[in-house]
Order: sequence, then structure tokens, then C-alpha cells
Amino acid sequence: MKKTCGTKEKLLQVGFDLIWDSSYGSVSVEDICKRAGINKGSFYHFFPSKADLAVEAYEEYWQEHRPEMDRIFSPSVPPLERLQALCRVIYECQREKAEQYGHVCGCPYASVGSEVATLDEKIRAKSEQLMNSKMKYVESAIADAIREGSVQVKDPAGAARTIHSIILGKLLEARVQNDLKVLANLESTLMDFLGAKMVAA
Amino acid sequence: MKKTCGTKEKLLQVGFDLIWDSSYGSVSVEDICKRAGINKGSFYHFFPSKADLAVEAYEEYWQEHRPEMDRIFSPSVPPLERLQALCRVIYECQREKAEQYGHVCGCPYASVGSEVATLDEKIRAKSEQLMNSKMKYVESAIADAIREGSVQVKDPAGAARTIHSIILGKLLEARVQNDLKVLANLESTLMDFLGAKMVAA
DNA sequence: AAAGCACTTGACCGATTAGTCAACCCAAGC
DNA sequence: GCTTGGGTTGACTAATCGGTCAAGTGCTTT
Repeated sequence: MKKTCGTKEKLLQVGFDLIWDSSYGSVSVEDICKRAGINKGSFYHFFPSKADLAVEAYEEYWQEHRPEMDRIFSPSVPPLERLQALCRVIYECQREKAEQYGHVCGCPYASVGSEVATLDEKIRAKSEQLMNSKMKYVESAIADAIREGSVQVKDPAGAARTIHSIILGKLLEARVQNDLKVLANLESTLMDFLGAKMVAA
Repeated sequence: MKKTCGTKEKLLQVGFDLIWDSSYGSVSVEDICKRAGINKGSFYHFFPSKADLAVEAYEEYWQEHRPEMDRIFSPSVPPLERLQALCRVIYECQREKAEQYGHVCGCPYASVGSEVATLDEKIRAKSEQLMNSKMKYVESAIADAIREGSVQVKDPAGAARTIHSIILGKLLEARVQNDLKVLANLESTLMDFLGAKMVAA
């Protein structure tokens, strides 16, 4: 092999960032190559198509962030604190991105998933899969919270789905309104939602 | 004037439908013109740009649906029933669209707003405005529910925003997963959310 | 030294894009 | 009957798109 320099990794990272910031359709292969300082021919040496880069880039991003999610949702942390930590990490991540790019970017999986849902099945499926993976963390935290007796809900899976929907909805609104304030009270919103069910406990 | 035939209206309606179904970026002006059976030159006679068509098309769609929203949220209807009616209308609307186009389309304002949030300020602003208009209906219903004593929440505006987020989130998930089932229990999710706060009443 | 191979290069292709334009059509007003 | 002007037409542009390709380049193996 010529160089061990991470050409492919660079393309994945730059591609992910550009698409997250703007959109899948508005980012061209040339945009990605130019920003990465790589020739277009090399792009197609590593990826059969633009869609394949997107799928790989999203998978890569998820794999990179799994350790952080595992840490946040560690069983050694009280379940409700896991959700609070998630909210704080989401806010911090969005704040950093907003500072870096000049606008609130929202959930990368959801944005691209919604955009190409009816146009590219491979990307849609990957987006769905990753969104689902994210929700499983919430689900387990709520299940643990119930076991622990800190909340009482009749439908744990339903509560997890609702919380996941709230997070997705707020991230979407934050992106459209380009305003971090939408996310400021995410933590209290979720605690409020779960807290109301604590009454009977 | 030559003909009173609604060339402009046709373009607005076709444009809105195509963009809702797929995305803003993936629908070309030619696509819209072809589907509408109108020449491209005429398009640019009525609209300075593709973005202007989108803004007008979304405004038009909203104006068309306002009477229905006013009916659903009529003060003569008990507040919680208004929300239930909204959920049913959302489901029906999505079911019809899904049948017509072969996939669940989600919230038109949110989809396009998220897609072009960082690319086209005019469309972003219109999307934000219409999403906000929609939320105001929810807000008034919850305020009325509190006055009526059918629910008790400490932060009415916050509860309305949360409900709005849930709706947006579920519509987004339904589009990405291309599955109406996501929306099937929307009504009970919202009632559950508000119902939990009724305990103290 | 020679062959093999992963990777790079940049020119190139046909298709498609948003948007333009000059010519044209035809009904209404004078 | 002529002018006016909103509406229509379809060919046109210049740029950009995703994707291809033949010709390299330089390290590894034989």
C-alpha cells in the first residue's frame, strides 16, 4: 500500500459533517472532495456512489459515539441521571456544532432520514436503524427506572418511544428555528414527563 | 387576460405535492412544470425563483387548511376533544397521502424546513412561521382545558410545546420508517401525557 | 529487477440544473 | 381594427451534477 494516510476516513468525516450541516442533496461529491483535499477519482475508488458514502459515514459516526453512549447509559448510573446526562450531552453537542458552523444542526440521522426517506432506500434504512439504536438506550434506562421504583409507567416501551419523539421533535425545531433555546429545557421537559408518573409511587 | 385557467394555482399545488412527497432539492422546476402540464417559461412568469414558489405554495396550503383547523379547534368543542380530533385528522391525512403516493410523508413544513434550514432563509422562515401557527392551536386548547379544569399543568405553554414536539417527532419517525403504525397511538400518547396531570384535579 | 497492487490523478462524459429570452398568442379596451 | 399587455412557448445558456476512465505513482512481494 502506498500511504496509510486515512483518505477514506477523511472522506467519511468530511462527508458526514457537510451533509449534517446542510443536506444530502445539496452537498456534491466535489464539495466533499474539495473540502477533504482529495481527488474525485479517489472518492470513487473507495465508494461505489455518493449514497454509499453517506451510509458508511453515518455508520462510522455512530460507531465513534457508541462508547460515549455506553458511558452515559452505564448501569452503574441511576437511570434518571442517565437521561439527564443524555440531555446535557445533546445540548453540548448542538452548542458546539452551532458555534462551529453558525447554525443549529439538529439530529443528523433524522435530518437525512427525513430528506431521502422516499428517494434512497439504503440511506433511509440506515437512518431508521441508527435512530432505533439510539432509542434502545432510552428504553433500557426507563426499564431500569421502573425496576428501581423511581418511576411508574404502565407502558415502559411506550414511554421510551414518547421520550424519543420529544427529543427528535425538539432537535427538529431547534434546527428549523436555528435556536439553541429550544433545547435548553429538554432535561426538565423529560423529567416533568416522567415525574408526573411518580406520584403514585 | 387570456384565460382565467389557474396556471399559477396548478403550479402551487403540484409543487407542494411533489416537494412534500420527495424533497425540495430533488424536485426540479421541470418536474413541477411537466406534472402540471405547463411550460417552464410560464413558471418564471409567475415566480422569480423555485424558492419563491415553495414559499407561496406552503402559504397557500396553510390558508387552504386553516378553516379545517378552525373547525377542529372551535371553542364550542371541549378542549381535549379538540386534540383528539387533531390526532384523528393527522392520521387520516397521512393515511390518504400514503395511499396516494406509496409512502408516509410526514409533516410538510417540518420536512422542508429541516432540509433547507441552513440553505434558504426565506423557506426556513416560512416553515418556522407555519409550524408556529400550528402550535398556537394546541396552545389555546390546553389553556382552555386548564380554565375548564380538565387538566392541571403548572406550565401551559410548556405543555403545549411538548405536545407539539411529540407530534412533530412522531410524524418524522413515521416518514423515516414509512410506517403509519407510528401514528396509530398518537391520541392516547397525548392523552396519557396530559392525563397524568389530571390526578391532582 | 520485475511484476503486482492499492491508491492517485485530472480530464472527461452525458445528463440535468435553475434561470433567460425573444417571439408569439389572444382577449379586452379604445 | 388597432393597440396594449398579461400570459405562453420552447429553444437556449452556463453551470453543475454523479460517475467513468486510462494513465500514472510508489510501495511490497517475488
